[in-house]
Amino acid sequence: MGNSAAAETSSVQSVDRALQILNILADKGECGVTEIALALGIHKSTASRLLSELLSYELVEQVAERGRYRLGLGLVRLAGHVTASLEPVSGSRTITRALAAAVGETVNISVLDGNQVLYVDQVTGPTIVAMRSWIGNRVEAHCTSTGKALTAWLDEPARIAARPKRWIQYMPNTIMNAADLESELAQVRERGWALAVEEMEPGLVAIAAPLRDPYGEVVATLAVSGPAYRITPDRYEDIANQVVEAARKLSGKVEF
Amino acid sequence: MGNSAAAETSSVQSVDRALQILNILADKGECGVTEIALALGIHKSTASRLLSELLSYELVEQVAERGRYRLGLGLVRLAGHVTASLEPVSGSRTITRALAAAVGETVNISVLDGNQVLYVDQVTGPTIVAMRSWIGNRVEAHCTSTGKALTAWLDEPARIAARPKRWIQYMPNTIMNAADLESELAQVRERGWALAVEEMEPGLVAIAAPLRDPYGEVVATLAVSGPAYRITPDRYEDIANQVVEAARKLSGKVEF
DNA sequence: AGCGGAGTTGCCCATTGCGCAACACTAAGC
DNA sequence: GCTTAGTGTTGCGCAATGGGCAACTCCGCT
Repeated sequence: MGNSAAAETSSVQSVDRALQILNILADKGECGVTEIALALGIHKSTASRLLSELLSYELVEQVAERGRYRLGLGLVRLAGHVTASLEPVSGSRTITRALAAAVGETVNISVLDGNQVLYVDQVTGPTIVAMRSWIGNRVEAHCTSTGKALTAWLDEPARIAARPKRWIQYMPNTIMNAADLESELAQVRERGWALAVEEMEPGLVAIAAPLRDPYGEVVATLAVSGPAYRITPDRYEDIANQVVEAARKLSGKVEF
Repeated sequence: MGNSAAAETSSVQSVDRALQILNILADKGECGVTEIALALGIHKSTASRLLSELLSYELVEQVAERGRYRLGLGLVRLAGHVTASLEPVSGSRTITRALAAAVGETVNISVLDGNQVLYVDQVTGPTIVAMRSWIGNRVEAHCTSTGKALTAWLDEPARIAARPKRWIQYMPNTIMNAADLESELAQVRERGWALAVEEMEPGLVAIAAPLRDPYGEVVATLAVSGPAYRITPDRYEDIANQVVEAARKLSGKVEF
C-alpha cells in the first residue's frame, strides 16, 4: 500500500521512496513529514531523512522552520536544462521566430503526455527577447489544436487512450464525444494540420502541425495561437500553410 | 573527490548520489553510465541502478537503447507544479494580466538565484491564453532590470556576491564595472524601479519593480519588457508607475 | 572474426538505511 | 501559565538493502 508500480521493480528502494515523495508533493502541494510517512508506509524518521536529502538539493523546501514541505526551485533549475537540451540545433530557433514574426502571433512546441499536451517551447509574438521559455503546464489533448495534431496519427488503441476520462464542456464548441473527435482527427490527417476555434477558452484560436522524427513518427507539434479577432477564418489557410512549412523544416532538426 | 558538500552531511547516501547524477546531467547535457560512475567515484553497476531508478520516474531518459542518458520530461512536469504553487492567490493573476493589457507588453516575475535572474512566471502581451508559463532559464543580474531590482536593496556583501564573475560586454550599453553598477543601483533605490535599455540584447527594454514579503524584503520582481521601438523613453515613467503600482498590489499576495 | 568497451544483471557480503525511542518544539485547551 | 497532544528531529543498533564483483550481452571498430 502506498507503493508505486515502479517500487515493484525498484532496485534502489530509498531513491524510489525519495522520488515518490516528489510525486506526493506534486499532487498535494504541501505536506507534513508524518503525512508523507503515512502515504508511503514508512516511519516518520525515514521520511524526515529523505526530505532532508531532497532539501539539500532544493528539490523541496520547507514552508516554515520545522514545518510542512513543498516542491522547490531546484526542480525549476533542472527543468530549465531539459528545455535547453530540447532546443533544436543551431539556427532552428530562427524558424520558430520567423514564423512568429510572419504570422504576428505566439508560436509553441508541445509533446503528448498521456492524454494531455505538455508545452515545451514558446516564442511570443513579434519580440526580440531571446529568453527561452517553456511551459510545464498541460491541457487536455482533445480540445486543442496541438492535442489533435499529436494524436491524429496515433494508432486506434493509442488514440483511445488519449481521450479524456470525462468529456467536459469547456466551451460551446468543445468536442463532447468520441465519434465527433474521430471525425475531427480524420480531417486533421487529411489536411495535415489541426485547428481549434474557441474549444478550450473564449476567443482562442490555434493552428498546429506535427513535427516528425526521421522515422515519420509524430513526436511533437508546432502551433500558432492567438485571439479570434486577429486569427479570422480567412487567415486559417494561410497561417496553416506557414505552420506546415515551418514544421517541415523543423522535423529534420528536432529530436526528443 | 566527486562528492558534493551535501554528501558530507548526507544522511541518505544513495539518494544523494542519485541527485548528484541529475546535476551532472544538467552540467554535461548527456552522459554515459561509465562517465557518471567515474564522476561520482562509484562502480558502473551502481550508477546503472541509480539511473534505472531515475528512468522509471522519467527524471532521466536514454538517448538510445543501452545508450547515453540525459535529463527527462518528468522534471518538466514536476517543475510545472512548482510554478503552479508559486501562482499568487485567487485574483492576483488578474493583476499581471491587467498590467500586460494596459501596457501592451510582456510581463514576468523573477527571483534571484545566486548572481542570476530566474524567471518563474510570465504573461505575454494582450492574450487570452490562460496557460501558465514559467522560465527555467536565467540571465545575469547586473544587466537586466529585474536583476537590478532584485539586488538594489541587498546589503553590500550580498550585492557584491551578486556581481558577475566576469564583466562581459553584451552590448555597448552594458554596465562594465562595479562603480557604475553601484551608481545604477543607487538610482534604482531612489526611484523605486529599475530600467535596462539594450544592455543584454539589441532593442530590448525592460522596467522592473520589487515584490516584497510582509517584512519588506525583496523576494521577487515584477517586470515589463518589450522592444525599444515600442517602449520609447517618453513611456518609461508611465510604464514604471504602472509596474510599481501592480507590484505594490502583488507584494501582499506573493509568497516564495 | 576478434577485440575492446559500454551497459546490464545475478549474487553475496558489508555497509548503510531504517525503525525505535527519546527529545525539542509548538499549538491548543483549560 | 500549565498541561497535553502532536509534529519534526536525531542518536543508536540491527537487519535489510545497496553496491562491488564477475560475468554476461551488445555494439562499433579493425
